[in-house]
Amino acid sequence: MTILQWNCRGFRANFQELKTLVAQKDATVLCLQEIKVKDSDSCSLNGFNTFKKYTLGIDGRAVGGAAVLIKKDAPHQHIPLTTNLQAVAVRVTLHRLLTVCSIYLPPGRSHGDLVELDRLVQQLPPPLLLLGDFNAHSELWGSEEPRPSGRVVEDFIAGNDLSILNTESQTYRHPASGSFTVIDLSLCSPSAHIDFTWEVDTDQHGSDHFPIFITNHKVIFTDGSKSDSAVACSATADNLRIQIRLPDSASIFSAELLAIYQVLTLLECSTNDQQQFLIATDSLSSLQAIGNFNIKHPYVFKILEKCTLLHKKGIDLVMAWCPSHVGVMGNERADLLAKEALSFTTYQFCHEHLPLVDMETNPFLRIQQQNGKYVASIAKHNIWVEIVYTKTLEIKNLVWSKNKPENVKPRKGELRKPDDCPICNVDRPEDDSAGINIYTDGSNSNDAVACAFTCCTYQTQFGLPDQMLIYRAELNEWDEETDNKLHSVQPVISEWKQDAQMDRRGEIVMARARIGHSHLTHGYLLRRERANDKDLENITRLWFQLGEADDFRPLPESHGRSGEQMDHPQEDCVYRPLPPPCRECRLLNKVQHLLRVESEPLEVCERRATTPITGVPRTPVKSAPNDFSRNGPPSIAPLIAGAKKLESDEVACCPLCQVAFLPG
DNA sequence: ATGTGGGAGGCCTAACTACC
DNA sequence: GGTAGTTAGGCCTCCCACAT
Repeated sequence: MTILQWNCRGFRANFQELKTLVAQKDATVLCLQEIKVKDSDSCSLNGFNTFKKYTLGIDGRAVGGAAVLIKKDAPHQHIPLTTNLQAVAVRVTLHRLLTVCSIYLPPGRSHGDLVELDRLVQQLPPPLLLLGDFNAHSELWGSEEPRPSGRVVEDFIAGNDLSILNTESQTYRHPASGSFTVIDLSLCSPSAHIDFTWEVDTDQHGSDHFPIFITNHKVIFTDGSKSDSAVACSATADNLRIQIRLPDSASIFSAELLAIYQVLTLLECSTNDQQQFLIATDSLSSLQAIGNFNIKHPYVFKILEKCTLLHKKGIDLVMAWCPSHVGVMGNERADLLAKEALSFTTYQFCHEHLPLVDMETNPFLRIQQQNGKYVASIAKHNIWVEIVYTKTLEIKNLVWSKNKPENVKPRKGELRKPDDCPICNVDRPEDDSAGINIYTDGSNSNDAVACAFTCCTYQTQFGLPDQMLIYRAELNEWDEETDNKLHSVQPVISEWKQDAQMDRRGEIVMARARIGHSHLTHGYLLRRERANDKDLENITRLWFQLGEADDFRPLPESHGRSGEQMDHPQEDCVYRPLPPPCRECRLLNKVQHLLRVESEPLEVCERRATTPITGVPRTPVKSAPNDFSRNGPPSIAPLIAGAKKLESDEVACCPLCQVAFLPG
């Protein structure tokens, strides 16, 4: 169910766009402003009932105005209003009984409007949706420059205990200046806030305001609970009730994530017509981990994977944070269910994953990192398995059993029959002849690294494809982008090799060098100018593939005294460290190297200073013979060797082009 | 000196009107 | 019915007066 809110800037002017929008979004309710129709004018849409409030200008023309259009099959009733404001309201039954009011406030209003707005709200039975163009600017809803009109609306919102559905997306674009502002507001009663998500269209569809879609999602609440001895999670909605007890060693974070994952699994199998869901959790850390693609926890990856699948099925899924213990009914219900599940005697958690960081707290499991690999032991039963490290695993507080036998190697499909399950600690009856099977396996292919434990109560598998599923999708798209100039730099997406010793600035320089950007070639971008012929020529000259060479690593500041780089260091002479050549010169010389230009002097960039820098004696620097083929990329050692004793008041400049470095 | 509020001016566009 | 011209609304930016 979707509600369309739009200042359409003339109903007739943008009628076709409106029809397209309604069909695309299958909107049930339309709240329009600036309809600009008279009483005698038609303001109707097939299948909709129209309720409008029109106004006339001083010459009798239709100006402003507001309207609510509601699908005829939705039960509704018009609410007559006693107000001077351009507002119209309807009581309608959607997923619940709601009052929907469309309002248009022309610009340039006074505090007298506050009284009128208060009078209006008193006539609207809650729960209420008040949607319209308020022509008000406030930081509360994302305006950069608050204005008096915004304060009037702020007071109105605060005084009537209303919630703002707006995110900070811009809703208006001024045609003349192209500036964006937020002047359309979607207000609602607090109890209705969780029911809706708010989204602005990317196109204005002929108006100067962007259409806003307010979508009602089916809300599913999830929660996790942990006591001294047990961990559980739950999910609840109208006809949904999930309660799961996790292994006692699980963290509350795992419980919260498992609840979300179980809901997603259920949605994947659901044949319900409902296509829009909102998962409300009180675990902000879970949402942050999911939102930031922080896949250290296996469940985060699995949740993202499920989200991708659901999205492909056309299911609109939203996750939102819901404060706990403040009286939100759904959250309280989920909390109760989770606490109830703590006392379950059976573990329903049988086929899913737990991160090692959770299992590590199991008193029978010991994990240690050895030679870059993790080795786990189930100490009680003397079972050893090597765990192949993956990026998803983070081991904390490692504990190592002293009883580790020598030369332990993992064995595929190893079978043991311990007395009880070493992982979940469930006691097994003595006459259980089958005992408990624990299978371990390790796998390492081009696609993934993983290992697995299987026991009586649950199976756990570690690891994931080395690159995320989403990442793989990007890879496929990138493969098709062959006409992209960056494609030649990075034809295959893979993990970017980073130099641990390189600082942030060095990384930026390297990144720019990789894509061929420099002040010389793309300085016009930094100066916010148009590229001239000379810039374009430079780009053509310098566009190259630097590959993974890291010769441009910033040199240590003390290189001027380095014995390695100075052939004949003069011990009795105090040298000020000579700076490395400027980026342009280094880039030019790298190009020279890549093009295998030999026996040529070091290239000097085209910024070469034409006039001496004030107060700096211009000391010509002799270029050393180039021998890149034997010695690799250009070195600045010859320059340093030829450095003169520098005065303390000299300005630092590039030893090649002699252009002074800018301060800082 | 700084912040705030209001008005003037400018630009764009829908509505309206006159004309063909 | 189509088109061109006119008008005024809508909303921005800029400027100025006033208050703190």
